[in-house]
Amino acid sequence: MSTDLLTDESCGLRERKKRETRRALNLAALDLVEEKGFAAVTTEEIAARAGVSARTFFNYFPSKEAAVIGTTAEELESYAAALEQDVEGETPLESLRRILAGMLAPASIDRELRARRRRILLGEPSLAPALVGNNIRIENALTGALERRLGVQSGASLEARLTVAVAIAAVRACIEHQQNGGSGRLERNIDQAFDRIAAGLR
Amino acid sequence: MSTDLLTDESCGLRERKKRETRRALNLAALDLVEEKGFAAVTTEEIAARAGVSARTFFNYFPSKEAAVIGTTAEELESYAAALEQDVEGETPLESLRRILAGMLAPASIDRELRARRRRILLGEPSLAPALVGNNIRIENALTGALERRLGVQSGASLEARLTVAVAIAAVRACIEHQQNGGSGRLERNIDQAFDRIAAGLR
DNA sequence: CGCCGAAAGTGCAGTGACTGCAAAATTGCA
DNA sequence: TGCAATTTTGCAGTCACTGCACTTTCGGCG
Repeated sequence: MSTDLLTDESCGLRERKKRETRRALNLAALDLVEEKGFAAVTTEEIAARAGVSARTFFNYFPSKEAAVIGTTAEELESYAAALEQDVEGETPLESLRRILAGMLAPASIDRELRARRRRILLGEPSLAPALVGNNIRIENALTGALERRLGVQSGASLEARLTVAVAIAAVRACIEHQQNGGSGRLERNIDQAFDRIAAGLR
Repeated sequence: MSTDLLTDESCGLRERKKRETRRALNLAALDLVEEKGFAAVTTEEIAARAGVSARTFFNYFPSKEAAVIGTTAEELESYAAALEQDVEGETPLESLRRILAGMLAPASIDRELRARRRRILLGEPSLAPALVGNNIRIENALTGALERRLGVQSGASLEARLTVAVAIAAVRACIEHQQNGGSGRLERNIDQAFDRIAAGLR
């Protein structure tokens, strides 16, 4: 159920309603983009479908793009926490492969929503710049987590940021490759890409 | 001299004036961003300083960001051509290192302009999303070139796109690292990053 | 040299993203 | 129940960006 994320933490009515509103705005945005395409959707429409005023929209998202993408700070923290945890016999790159693949794969609970998101976001080329912009946030969160896992000071060594940036780039390359009609399944290509990176590129 | 790029090809007055106007808009944008910061600059100001109407601005650049960044199709083609050329004893990754490093380094002619560009663009965090968005264009151009160099059909294999994406990500990681007060010189870090990628990440 | 078609520049009106501000509604707590 | 903090909302305003129609400028050709 959707109650999973909506009830667990800080169950004040206030916090719950904020989560609901945020989610409603994100879903409304996805609906409308699927119906009419990103360019033809206005922030007013999104707000109206979510049942809030046009002004309130911008209390939740800084831009139309952000509302469609809808990445929450909680998601970011959860991925970061997963990477920070040192799993037995897994290199940082292997952890990143697992976590980033998990971000794309329809997960246990949200199956439909995740698949929908993926289909809509990747089907809109005009969102590509916003998506790579969003990757900056992910990269920063994951870099911090990896630095903690490796026990180095933030920004001290290049290694953590380089590993994260390359891993994200690999996933993005596979997505682009697929969008351009490239061969192979996405998941399989991601596996191959990480194998090559681990083996060393030429 | 600036006549280098302005007179060599298709010397009609028309083409020359277009190049001049484009350049004037880009320089005006850089000036103003340096003076007041990106957010405080309007497209009208840029157009006024370049001596054209506000409407004409958008005949040259699709957005305010694009005017500041100012990457031309010619530059893209030139980098692509450099990568397409198969240099004796150089792997694709080594060619990419050389070419991408060359994009950052103050070149033979444009020394001041290049340095200025670099300083202004990297000094404006609000431009980061636009910069990574611009990287998509670079990635596509370089991917096509590498595919031709390797003699594979466009989009057929993942290898070309993966190599290019990882190389660009490496450079970007080094830039971010430096912006966050990280250790080391940029050029040196880029060398190290490519060495690690060639050796295989863990 | 002068004319004509094409390309580029410009003004105008309009849409829509986004912001600051202050008032109104809602919620948490005593 | 009443007060304080938080959230929602309306309003006015700025500015990026677009389509359209009109003018200006350029390049070629008789």
